[in-house]
Amino acid sequence: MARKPSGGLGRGLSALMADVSQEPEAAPDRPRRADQMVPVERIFPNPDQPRRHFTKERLDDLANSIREKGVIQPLILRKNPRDDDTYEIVAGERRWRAAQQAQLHEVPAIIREYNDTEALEVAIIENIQRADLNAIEEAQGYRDLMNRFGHTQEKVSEALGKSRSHIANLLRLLNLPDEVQDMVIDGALTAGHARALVTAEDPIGLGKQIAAKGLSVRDAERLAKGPKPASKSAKSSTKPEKDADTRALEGDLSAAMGMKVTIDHKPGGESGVVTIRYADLDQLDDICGKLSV
Amino acid sequence: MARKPSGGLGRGLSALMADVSQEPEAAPDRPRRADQMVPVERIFPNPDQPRRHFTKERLDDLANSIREKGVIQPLILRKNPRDDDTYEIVAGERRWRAAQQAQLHEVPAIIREYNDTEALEVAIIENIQRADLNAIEEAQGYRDLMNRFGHTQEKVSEALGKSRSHIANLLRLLNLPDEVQDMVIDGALTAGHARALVTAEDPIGLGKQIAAKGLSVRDAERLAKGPKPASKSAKSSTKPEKDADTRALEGDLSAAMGMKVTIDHKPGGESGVVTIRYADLDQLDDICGKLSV
DNA sequence: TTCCTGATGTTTCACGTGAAACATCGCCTA
DNA sequence: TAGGCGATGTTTCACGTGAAACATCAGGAA
Repeated sequence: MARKPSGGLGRGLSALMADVSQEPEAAPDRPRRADQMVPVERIFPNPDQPRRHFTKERLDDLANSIREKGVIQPLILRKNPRDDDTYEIVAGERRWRAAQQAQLHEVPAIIREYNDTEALEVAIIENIQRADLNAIEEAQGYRDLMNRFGHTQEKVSEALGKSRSHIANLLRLLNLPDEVQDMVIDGALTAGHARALVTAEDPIGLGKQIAAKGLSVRDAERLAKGPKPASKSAKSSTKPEKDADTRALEGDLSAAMGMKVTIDHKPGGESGVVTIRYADLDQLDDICGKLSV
Repeated sequence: MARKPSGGLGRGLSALMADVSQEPEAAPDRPRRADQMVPVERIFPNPDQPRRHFTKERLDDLANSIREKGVIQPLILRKNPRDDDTYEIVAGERRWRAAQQAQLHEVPAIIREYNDTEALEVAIIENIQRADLNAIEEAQGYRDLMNRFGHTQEKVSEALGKSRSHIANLLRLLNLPDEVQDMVIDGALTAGHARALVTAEDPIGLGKQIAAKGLSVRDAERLAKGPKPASKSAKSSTKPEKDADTRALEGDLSAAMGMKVTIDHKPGGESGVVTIRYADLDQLDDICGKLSV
């Protein structure tokens, strides 16, 4: 399944990164085509381009915006290898679709000469860089870069300027049931909440609970640790109940001293701590007197 | 100084906001001019446009990028009221400057018909929306919107989708000495660090200390509370040093008991706690025997 | 088979940001 | 002048994010 790095690794992820960044930079051996307006009907999506989740609402918004102001950011196109009169979308399919919906006749475009692998990588990278990407989409982008081009998490992290663990954590979100992933997509859960659920026993149930109650990520992490610890109170696991003998002894000593005396035995062993609270220096003298005998 | 809202408030901040957002929307009564390439020499900066801090490095970067790929995001221009053959920059002066540095002959532009106040507001808003804006620049934008058009913090916050206190907090940064503001601009301090210094007695000195030691915002907040608390160590304010007498007493009792005995006196009063650590049940019996006398 | 190393999986929480909560100011009206 | 209210000033910290630290896995070499 994974196509081994031909153009991908040969050119390096970071080089392709630069092609996509806000101000893509043409490689020296890649003559720059002048920006131009291209008729919409001469543009076609690349069949190999990663399928993206196009929310209808977002597409509508974008179409409305384009209807009023045109396409602000140009598409990145390459000549169609099979038809010199048409172009293939490398980046900007969403804009192209919205432009059609807005019934524009032409869109601004940058023409580049990419081979198949480069085009695919550029498309994926450009998609990852979108500001309005949700965590699932971002994770899918990382997965695509790794699965299709054999990049390691480390390589992707370096190219995109994120930590390797950040990449790993986002990827793990893709292990969640679709239902939970959808909650991330539509904003009911954040990436942090969802991440806590990756190793949980019932991610769907917990996800719904977290969303319904508006719990924080810390709460989610605690809930996700499992029903077993949750069925015991924190108190009972760290402070075992004092037995009756210890409590009686505390009472006797408190009475004898006229001060509050507590005995805190460490669980499992024989050691512990006796604590005496004094109210004034006379009482402290009293304690010292008795302990010095 | 503040020009009272004529077009500004009449049209509403949010309406102008939409003009600038990623996909600016033309008002119904404002016919949309087709996108076009405009010769650089026919474009002039608006003398009333807010002066922006153009880092040479950033301008170089942008010029290099433009040299390779052209201007990706079009300028927003309006016809020059005094010369029908030229245009005035409403938004995008930085791009225009970089394009000239890159020796481009023409740039992509959107032509709009704004009156003076609208043009100024659009320029400020567009500048605020820039992704690479530092906190000081952002604050300056808010201040401009308020001072030049009489908008309140509340109004600005609503239009930009931020809380009123966020607006206020950023504005307060502008009260800092230039030296501290510069540290924010060049990244030595974050907005949070700087904010903590607004009411500090020596913001410059503290700012340098925070930056040099890489302190967190919490640390900065604590430091900024004043030199009085800062001159005492945190330990001394919560755990006063035990005096020699107390330590000697602890030693005596520990020796007499054959267990670790500590005396923790509460500051300022006469009360406190005596703690005895026992290793086994025999020692516990020993303690009880002595305390029951 | 064991060991080593690169790669990946997982947990935990410090961080700066943004805003809630509170405090203060300034102006206008009764 | 006092009170009310809109506007602004200030403090504090909960939040989700991102990554450090640790754990585990997988594959290859000795």
